[in-house]
Amino acid sequence: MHELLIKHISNYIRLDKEETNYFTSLLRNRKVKKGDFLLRRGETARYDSYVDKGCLKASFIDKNGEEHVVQFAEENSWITDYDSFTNSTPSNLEIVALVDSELLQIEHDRLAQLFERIPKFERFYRLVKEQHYISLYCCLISLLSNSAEERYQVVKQKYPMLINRIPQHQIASFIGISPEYLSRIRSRKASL
Amino acid sequence: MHELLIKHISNYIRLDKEETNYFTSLLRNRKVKKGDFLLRRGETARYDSYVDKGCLKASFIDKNGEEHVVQFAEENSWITDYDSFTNSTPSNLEIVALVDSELLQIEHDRLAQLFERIPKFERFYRLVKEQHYISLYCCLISLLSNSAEERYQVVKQKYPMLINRIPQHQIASFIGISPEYLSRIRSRKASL
DNA sequence: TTTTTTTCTTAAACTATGTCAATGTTCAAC
DNA sequence: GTTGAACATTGACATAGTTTAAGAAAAAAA
Repeated sequence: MHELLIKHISNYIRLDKEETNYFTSLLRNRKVKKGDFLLRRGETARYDSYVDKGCLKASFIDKNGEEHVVQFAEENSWITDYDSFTNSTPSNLEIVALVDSELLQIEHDRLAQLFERIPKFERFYRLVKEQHYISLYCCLISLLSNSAEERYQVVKQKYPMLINRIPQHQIASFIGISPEYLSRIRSRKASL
Repeated sequence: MHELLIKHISNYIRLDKEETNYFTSLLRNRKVKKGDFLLRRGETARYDSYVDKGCLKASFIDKNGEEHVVQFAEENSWITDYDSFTNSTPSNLEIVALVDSELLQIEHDRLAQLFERIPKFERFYRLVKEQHYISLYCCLISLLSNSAEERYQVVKQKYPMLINRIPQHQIASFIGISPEYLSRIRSRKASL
């Protein structure tokens, strides 16, 4: 059950058996079905979730009720509303399973406990956060400097499986364009 | 010299005198004049820099030679190309002082040393990174869901001093629009 | 299977924003 | 102070992307 996650962690820090056991004892399994909400707008995010299997999206609903997908999480990545989770404030995002998924979740206070007991995990989290930050930076840069068509190519390359897994309008939302325009980009591309 | 930074750190972790001294011994002061480069494209970022005084910008030059400002750093914030700094790869960003500035810099390897010797700093860095990440998330959301005009209002609110400190075309670049269009937004606003 | 719902495509009209070029303004250097 | 460079404004035009609406295709439900 936990192999993938442990392997993921061991890319960053070295754990012995006892530490591994302690860590896994803090986790809880959660299975969600396609369409299930992991987090609704206004709730406080109590868990950080590691995706062991499946795929989820985090999205922001703006003042006009428009949805903007801000993150996809496939296998081997983490997802929560970090603002809400870190600062214990009501969430602006909502998180939904795009397909049936299996998660390993750690609760906010238990994570704090973990940091106290095994400070090495501070490092793990720091390193993961750094990579998160960097990858968000790349999104920002892409949004500022690439056209919609280029952004689509980037996403296709970065999430090759995603394209077949989820409806295209979600991808349109993620790259910040209307579904109709994405459709046009695709047909333009195909006819060349 | 180091008071502001130490105060900043003590918002996150508690340091005794010896730890404080050790930490400050790892820093180096650096003064830069307006227009000086802290980092050029292609160089590897060796330092993370804390802005004690002044103001800098980080920007990305795209394939067409267009500049896109991705971060402003005023007093009491950190700036470097984190991708380059963290992974020791050539930088895609360049960092320039917008006014005469004073920095406290920590070198990559010394930071690693610091983490080994005082693991508490892992926590500090993790917490700072979390906040960085969250604020980047806000940029992304703003870019995806707000009009140029709204983005300008947000920046005006978030960096009230900046508006008078630097040329407007830098702000236009930061919110992802042309300088001409920002000028129009402003005149439109003024005439109401 | 048939029906219903969701998703995808296409096209026309429209809007926000970009580009170019000319003019005016501010600011730093001499 | 004068000059030159960087910056800001304005207008005319171009374009990327949105909106609306309709129908086709695919997926889910019955």
